[in-house]
Amino acid sequence: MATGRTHRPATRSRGIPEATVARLPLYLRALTALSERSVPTVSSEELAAAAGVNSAKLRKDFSYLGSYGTRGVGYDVEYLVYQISRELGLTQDWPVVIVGIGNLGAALANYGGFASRGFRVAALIDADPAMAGKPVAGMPVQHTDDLEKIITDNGVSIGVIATPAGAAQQVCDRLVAAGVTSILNFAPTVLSVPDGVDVRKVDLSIELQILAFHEQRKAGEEGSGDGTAAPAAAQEHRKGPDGDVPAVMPA
Amino acid sequence: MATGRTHRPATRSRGIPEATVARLPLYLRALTALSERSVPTVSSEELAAAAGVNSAKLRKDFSYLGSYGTRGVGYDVEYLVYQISRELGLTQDWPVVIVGIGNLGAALANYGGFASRGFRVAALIDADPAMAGKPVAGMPVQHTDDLEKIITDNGVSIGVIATPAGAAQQVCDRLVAAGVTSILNFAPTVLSVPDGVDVRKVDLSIELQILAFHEQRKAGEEGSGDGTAAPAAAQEHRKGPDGDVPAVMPA
DNA sequence: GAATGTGAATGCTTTCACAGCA
DNA sequence: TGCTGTGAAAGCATTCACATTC
Repeated sequence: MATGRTHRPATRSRGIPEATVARLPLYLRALTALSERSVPTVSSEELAAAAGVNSAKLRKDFSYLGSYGTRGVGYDVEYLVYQISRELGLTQDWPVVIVGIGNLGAALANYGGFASRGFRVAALIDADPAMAGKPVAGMPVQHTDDLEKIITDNGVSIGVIATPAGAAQQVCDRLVAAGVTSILNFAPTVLSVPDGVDVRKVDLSIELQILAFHEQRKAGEEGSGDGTAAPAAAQEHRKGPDGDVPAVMPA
Repeated sequence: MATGRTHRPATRSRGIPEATVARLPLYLRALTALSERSVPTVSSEELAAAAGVNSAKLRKDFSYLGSYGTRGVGYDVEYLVYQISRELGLTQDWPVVIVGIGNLGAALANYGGFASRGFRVAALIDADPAMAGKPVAGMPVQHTDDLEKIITDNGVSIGVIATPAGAAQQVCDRLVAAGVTSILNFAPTVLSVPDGVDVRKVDLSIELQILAFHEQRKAGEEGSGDGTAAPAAAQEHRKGPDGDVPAVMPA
């Protein structure tokens, strides 16, 4: 796979659509699974099914990255894994800090999905003095007082906020002041950040509310038209695994 | 997206855009906060700022629900809270089961955001016999063997999957077979479900990967043009709190 | 005067469908 | 022949800007 930047035709329209970026991790996961099974190549149709999107969308997405496939054959799994990883910036190491080590923070600290992609949990931080020193996920929790030093010493640019809503903005401000420029927010609050800082949020209750909306709709339409539950395992082409919604704000 | 279902007769053009639905919980949260501070009315401008969107979008969103505002004045907070809650189906009680009581499952069980919106955790289910009976969030964990009975007895239609990836599809199949028609999936897998079942997924590692993409972009553009980090606290109008991304698949 | 509600304009995303290449 | 890569068409979502209403 080409030394770093194979070709970069200079011209390639910098600027991959946000919707495409949001799907790259999906493709990457499916590809990694194939790679582990030593599958050498895959067609857009097969890969799309594994990722839960339709093949036209997938091909269009890949076309923004370059022409990495072979007509009549498909895509080379290893090569694609590398190209997507590079595009996402996962070929480098990203130290991350998690602030707020409650139930959720602990769950995140133990989450295996981080380490497996270029993320490394550099520190766990909590405001409760009683937590300080306690090991969580094999790592001692540090006190908020040292937040700035931790960020600086580890060159952290990505922070995860898992504190209660009330503390989130304050923590956010400190993270940003210390140099963090990307934040993943689990607290149910709208964070204010300066220009140049990205925030994505995950809100469990919002997801459930959206489900409730559709659920209610179903109940109300009982027996109207095509209703009947399908066989099961329709999989095929569902809508598209992404309604896309999260929040990316170039702030 | 629409499931097969043909037109939607009758009154108000049934069919609120998916993007709008995804923002209703945001508005609801902002409104609830205002309500708690006994604020009687709010303008689209103010509410939009509180929710992190721009006012034109908010007004357009509300226009899909009906004309609940007063020109020259704004919106009545209480009234809007009610209307949005009703639209989202939160005026009714939604029993929910959480399957997979590891770190994440426990965090979800303890999460306050559920109860405060019409959700009620009806049961916690885990496959580990050692967990059975153990109290989590003040509630005994039940064994997977009883999954079907629990679903049926409680009339559960929404299930949350917080198991390891390997167990997710199997759990999903059992939930669906038992009558669940909406699933919130935290396991990093694409779930196959029959038509009529909605799945939304939350993937922590995906969110981080999207942040890494933007982070990398920033680093690469250092000093290119406007680069320079902004003062901090620009807040004002960020992009829009929602890039929207989750996955709703009418499956 | 103030702020909503909404056609029209703009911009993105998805889907189609087929030319082009291995 | 088989499957990618991509213009063009279709579908959604966001933003504009202003007539309308209180």
